Amino acid sequence: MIKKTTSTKQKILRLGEKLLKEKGINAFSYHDISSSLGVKNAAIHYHFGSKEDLLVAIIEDNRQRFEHIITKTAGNHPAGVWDSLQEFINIYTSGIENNHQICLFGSLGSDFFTIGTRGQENLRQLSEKILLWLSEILTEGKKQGEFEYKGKARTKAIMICSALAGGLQLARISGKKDFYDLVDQVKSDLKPS
Amino acid sequence: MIKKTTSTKQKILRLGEKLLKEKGINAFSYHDISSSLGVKNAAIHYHFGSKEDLLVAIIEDNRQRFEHIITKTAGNHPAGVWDSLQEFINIYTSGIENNHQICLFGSLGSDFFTIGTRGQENLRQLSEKILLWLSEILTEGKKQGEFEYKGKARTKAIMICSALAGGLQLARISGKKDFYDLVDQVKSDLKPS
DNA sequence: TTGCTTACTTACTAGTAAGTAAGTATATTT
DNA sequence: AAATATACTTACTTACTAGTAAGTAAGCAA
Repeated sequence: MIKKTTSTKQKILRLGEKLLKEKGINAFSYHDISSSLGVKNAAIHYHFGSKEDLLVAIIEDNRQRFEHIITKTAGNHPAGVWDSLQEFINIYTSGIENNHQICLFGSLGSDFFTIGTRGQENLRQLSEKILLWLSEILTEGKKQGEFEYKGKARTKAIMICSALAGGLQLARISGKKDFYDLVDQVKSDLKPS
Repeated sequence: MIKKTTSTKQKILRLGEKLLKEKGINAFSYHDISSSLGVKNAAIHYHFGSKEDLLVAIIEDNRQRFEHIITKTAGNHPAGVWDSLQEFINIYTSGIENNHQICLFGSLGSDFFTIGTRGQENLRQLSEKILLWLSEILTEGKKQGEFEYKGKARTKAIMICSALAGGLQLARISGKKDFYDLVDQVKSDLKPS
């Protein structure tokens, strides 16, 4: 136990991410963060020079957590492609259970042309990383006879990512149940017949 | 030829929709519209009392265009389930080719908790209408042996809608090609083996 | 103990947001 | 010809936006 208190910087980062995934980058303000944390606007600027700096830090934070999942599943990955897929899906289901939060791609995909080039570039890199990882799992799963699907692994990966991202958004409109049905369908579509 | 000039109201509506699908409801302002059309902010308020009024009108306009597609395909629908599906997909592909516009559900799903209750309710009604129509086509296509899929028609409809909505957003990040691959995959997944 | 760094606050700026009240030119109705 | 309605503009308000400059208290380092 090195640290028991969360630093203000960490709190800003966490709250920023929460607001990003709940309301979108253009619908929350520095004031929303500062008033909620009991600090002043300038404190945010001290840690994150601009809103884009905060955004880039949030994306980077997500990237690190994704990297952690990769590492965690990397060892047993040839033996547990279903587990790896489930770990990935859990990112989305934990979002919906946490105040209907959508994923980074859903949130920033919508606002893509309103964020700066650094945010866009970081997001692009993260998307490639995720798509590559998912493709590898799909390829591996097919080889093992655990997964069955038509077409290229990358295309199937895009399909799954898009369905999950879009599903979270649709679920806000039409209800959570639709999202859970979608997840079941995604998995069932992968099962060998 | 009854009308040859587009009214200011129509122009506001069209531009509002364009901005909504390009930047999101919270990233465009009345000034963006008024300056582009060469009118004043108050002219927008004259036609649409509030931003939510404008949003509701945009949703309503989309609903009418969807209704038109339904009517158009209704006649030959038992005979052309693939055509009906393609008409639906065309809504999305025309969006991506028109300045990377995303769909209404993608845009407003992200910003759902920042729009008023009237916008939310109208969107909900439209989503149910679309999901129902798509479910019917999927059921009909399966009966005819034109489509093959696992699970319930509604779940498959949710899957397709989510994949297309999310796909448009992902395509902004990772490129158009990914979206066209996705569309091919959606269609290929429906083909009987 | 002097000096430097960290983590802020106070007080402010310039710009932008949606929205409104009152006025006006033009067209339509009575 | 007078009254009314339509489609705006002018001029403004209130509230909020990200961002900054300057100051400060506490802790650590030489």
